[in-house]
Amino acid sequence: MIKDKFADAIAPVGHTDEDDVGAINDILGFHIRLAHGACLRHFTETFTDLDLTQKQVSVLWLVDDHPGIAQTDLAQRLRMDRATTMAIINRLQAKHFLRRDRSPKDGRKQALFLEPGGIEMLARAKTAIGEHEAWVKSRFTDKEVRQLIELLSRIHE
Amino acid sequence: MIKDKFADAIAPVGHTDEDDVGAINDILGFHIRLAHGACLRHFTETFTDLDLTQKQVSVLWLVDDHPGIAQTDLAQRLRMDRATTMAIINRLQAKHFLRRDRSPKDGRKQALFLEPGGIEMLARAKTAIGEHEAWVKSRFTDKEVRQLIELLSRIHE
DNA sequence: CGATATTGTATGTAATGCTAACAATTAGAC
DNA sequence: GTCTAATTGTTAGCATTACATACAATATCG
Repeated sequence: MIKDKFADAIAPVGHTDEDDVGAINDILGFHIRLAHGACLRHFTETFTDLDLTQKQVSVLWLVDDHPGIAQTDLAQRLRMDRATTMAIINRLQAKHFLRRDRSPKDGRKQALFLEPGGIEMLARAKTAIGEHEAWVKSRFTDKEVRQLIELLSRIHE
Repeated sequence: MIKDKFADAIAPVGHTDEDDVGAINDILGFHIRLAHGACLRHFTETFTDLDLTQKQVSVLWLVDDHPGIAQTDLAQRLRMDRATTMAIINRLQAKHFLRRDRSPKDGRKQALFLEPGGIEMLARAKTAIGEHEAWVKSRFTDKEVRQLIELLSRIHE
């Protein structure tokens, strides 16, 4: 599905930082978005071969951590709404990475479990995440990483 | 265009943080994405009435800061590719917020300028951004904000 | 001049985030 | 216990973003 990405995209930026006084660069949210964009691009690049997105990996990871988790619970943990969650789970199910079982305790809920293919893919994904994380963290000391996580956590609660 | 958002989405999370030892919560990238998601949701909420997205506001802002800027330059500053930039500028032009003038110096380039409607909208947008920024920054001291910007800048260069 | 690079453009696809409406099931009020 | 309200999953649809790919027009440089 994912092809020759980044051929055209994001040409080497000639560092256009100039002395933008009091401009958009003072906006904290702006930097959060740029940092996220940079992370997302590197993530996507790292996961080209595995053909997985961030959200998909997060879902596999959480289903592995919490076997039998319901879709709504998953949605809350990843701050997604139900419809978006459906779409992601549908894709993962189509690839036979996970399955839905009707919960015996609550007939409304779907209990999610990884299929063998999903377990294997998650293992490969975790390796790739290691690379990706190393790329992100290479800019920081261990202390700064902890600091950053602490600060960012205050935003997403 | 933007309607009654957030009616269904993102129900109050019962704080599911438990003791996830060594799990996904140790991934820095994961926190960057959640923080970005939280920012994006609040931004979208704040801009419901103005019916503008983050990218669109960024483009208006940069065109205002750099009258006559070319699309490629804009794309580089916001780390977008040319096709995506086109789509955004098309939308802003359709709303008569900016116009394209063929550059006299380089016939390939389109010089971008704000139209009166765009100038007014940007002024309103900056007020809204003030609110949004206050929401983000309310979690931090001034020192932490500077620190955060410095750290995040290392990711997006 | 002619080859190459840059810039904008058009077209198409995928993923995400939302709205809105509906059915099935459960939980709570009485 | 029954009836109402809330929860959960589902479907369908729309807007935005992000990418690939291919093409035309223009500039640059050997």
